[in-house]
Amino acid sequence: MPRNRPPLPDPVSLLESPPWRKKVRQKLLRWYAGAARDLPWRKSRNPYHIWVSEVMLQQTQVATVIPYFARFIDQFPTIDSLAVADEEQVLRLWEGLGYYRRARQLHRAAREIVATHQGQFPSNPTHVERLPGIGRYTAGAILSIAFDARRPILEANTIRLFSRLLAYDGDPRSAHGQELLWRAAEILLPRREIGQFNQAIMELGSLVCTPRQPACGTCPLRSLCPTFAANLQDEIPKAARRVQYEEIHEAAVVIWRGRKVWLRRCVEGERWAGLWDFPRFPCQTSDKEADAYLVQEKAERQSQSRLGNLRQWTQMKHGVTRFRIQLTVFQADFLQESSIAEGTNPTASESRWITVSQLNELPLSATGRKIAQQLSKPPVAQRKNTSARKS
DNA sequence: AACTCGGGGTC
DNA sequence: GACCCAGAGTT
Repeated sequence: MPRNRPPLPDPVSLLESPPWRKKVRQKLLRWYAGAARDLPWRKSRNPYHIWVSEVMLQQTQVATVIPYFARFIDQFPTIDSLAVADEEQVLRLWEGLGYYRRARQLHRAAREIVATHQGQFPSNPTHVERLPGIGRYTAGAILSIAFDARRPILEANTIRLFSRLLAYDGDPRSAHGQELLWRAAEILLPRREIGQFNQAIMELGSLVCTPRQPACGTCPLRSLCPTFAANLQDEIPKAARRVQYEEIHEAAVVIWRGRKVWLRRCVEGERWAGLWDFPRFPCQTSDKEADAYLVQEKAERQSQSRLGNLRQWTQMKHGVTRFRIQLTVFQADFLQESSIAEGTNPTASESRWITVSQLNELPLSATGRKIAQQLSKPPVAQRKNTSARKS
């Protein structure tokens, strides 16, 4: 039996109390003045810098972004320089961050800004939200931080913070929860220092109001927090339903032609669009013999060549979104080009034969890069691996 | 409302 | 392993 607790306050009635809101703002801004981290994108209010950082930070942790941000701004210091760059260059700098659509949309948006806003990042919210890759959160973040516009934000940190601060025990991801929390983000905004306020709520969520074991003891808002009062910080916000992982097996093939290997560019609509990859496809593992046969057939179809000496080389595991992938990497030798009738290869895409050292210049997926790195290891180490096969 | 999209950090 | 991350876009 749960012991009796005082009833939680109604979130809306808290929000409608001006004195409560005023205290939240004051305590928050005072705390932030002394606790703000010195992050690279906080060195200026250059809208372009803020924009790049916000896109990189989508579903990506601060610590991960920092080195990428520095390299990116170094390479593309202005919107114009990004706009004239090749997409491949942009993706190469993004490699390892994931969600590569972000990089392509950032690049496209830069071109749009050059074309329609003379290379100046727009300050009109309608224009900003129309840019590819910029949704309600990112628009609000850029506009408030760079221009001090009075726009709300709602993201992982503030969803958690507001859920607790309002003792909202519903699902913050539901339509109702989102409506309430966006309303909170809006009504809590101060009249000035909007950018500081928005960064402060994220900072507090990130450093103090953490998912597990929040530091309520040092929280500047603890006296205003009904969740802390009820000791419910481990139950609020409600946990997300856990993901159903799916185990799948894939094969990739390193096709050798002399000292070069074959790669294709992933096309629009498939995973890793715009990145280069070795031929890769799902495979079963129930029957090893049939497996090798199918792998060869599919690799031949993709590369439009006849292959020989297919041998299993190495295995790796990796997770992509909800998939747990067991990747078996083969090597094979190019024998001759195969003439496949026009139209029988709907997945045909741009492709190249390139040396292993040239792989450094192409954007690859994480496993693609892992394969490339193993290929450039000393041959001794490779022979050691391949000799592990049955003799 | 429920997917998809990646990769790494963290306990 | 399971959970989480300064979300956007599509179905």
